Amino acid sequence: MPTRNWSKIACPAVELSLHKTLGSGQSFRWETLENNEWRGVLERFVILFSQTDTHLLFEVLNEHKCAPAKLEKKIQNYFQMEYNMQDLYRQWSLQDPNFAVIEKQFAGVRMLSQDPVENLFCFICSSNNNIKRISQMVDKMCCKYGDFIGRVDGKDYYSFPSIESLAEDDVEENLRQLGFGYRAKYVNQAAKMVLNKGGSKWLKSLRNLPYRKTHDELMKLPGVGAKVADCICLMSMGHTCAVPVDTHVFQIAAARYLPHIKGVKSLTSKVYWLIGDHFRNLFGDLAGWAHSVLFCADLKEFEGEAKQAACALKRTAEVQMPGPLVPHSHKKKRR
DNA sequence: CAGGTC
DNA sequence: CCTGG
Repeated sequence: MPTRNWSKIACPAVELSLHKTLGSGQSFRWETLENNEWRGVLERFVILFSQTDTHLLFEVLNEHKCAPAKLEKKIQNYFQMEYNMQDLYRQWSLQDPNFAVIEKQFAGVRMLSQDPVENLFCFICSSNNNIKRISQMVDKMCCKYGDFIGRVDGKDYYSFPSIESLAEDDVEENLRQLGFGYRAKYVNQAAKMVLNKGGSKWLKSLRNLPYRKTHDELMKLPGVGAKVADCICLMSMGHTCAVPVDTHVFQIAAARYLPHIKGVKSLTSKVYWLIGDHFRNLFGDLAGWAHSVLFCADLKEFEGEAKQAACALKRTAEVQMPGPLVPHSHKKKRR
């Protein structure tokens, strides 16, 4: 075990849970080690994170140089530390009794500010897929098309591929070979389309458009539907009101918030917007952030931690409306 | 069937 | 639809 040379940023644990923020499927580039240490890639830095009750700790593990003040700024920006989560949690709890039940158990869930290129291609890979496999696929994509940036503990690290490299003609074939399935074509075609529109400059410029316009533009890309477009809006475009509605959010929304859509079988566009709008009305401009906390409680990865909160929620649920809050085994489908 | 999309 | 648990 090498001696650590931590840098630190004042940040109370209630303001940031590394586990819930880096391990909840926002980013697929962080792996957990022992002692709540997380290692991964940010830009071209291989970074190790850890935390104490009072501080976020970090250390760059590769040779990529950067002025300490500048790096600290990047990290504060990545975790969007200008937002005070305790204040927001308090506010959201007043706006939604469901939120009040889980807020203590799920302190420190933050929305990362990710790179749009990485965000786009990772979430194209996320469709009909699970976090573990998505992470493996992203890793393979970086190995194949990213730049080598360093070797740590016998593991090679790569930057995220450029749009240009993902737009090359043999990409679909290669990614298929690597087990991407039908997503291989989407990655390659989306890269080509983004390149035609102006590359990463164009993608980043979507930040300056209104939320709905950004969503429209992203939906034009192959492999990007309503849910993935909202993930990108929320996670790398600064559109804090974007609410990605997946099957799980759909189930919970029907069970807890919008009982009249209970009979709805599939997530149509109409219902998709109905659910998102409901959360936007409930939580306001930061609806996407509130939603990420609310549904973090519901991820498989956090089932253990969620159990208490889910039970508490279920009890309150039974008073107001019958039925389980967390229908983890999705309703049997009639075929 | 998995945090969808064509 | 791809693929893996």
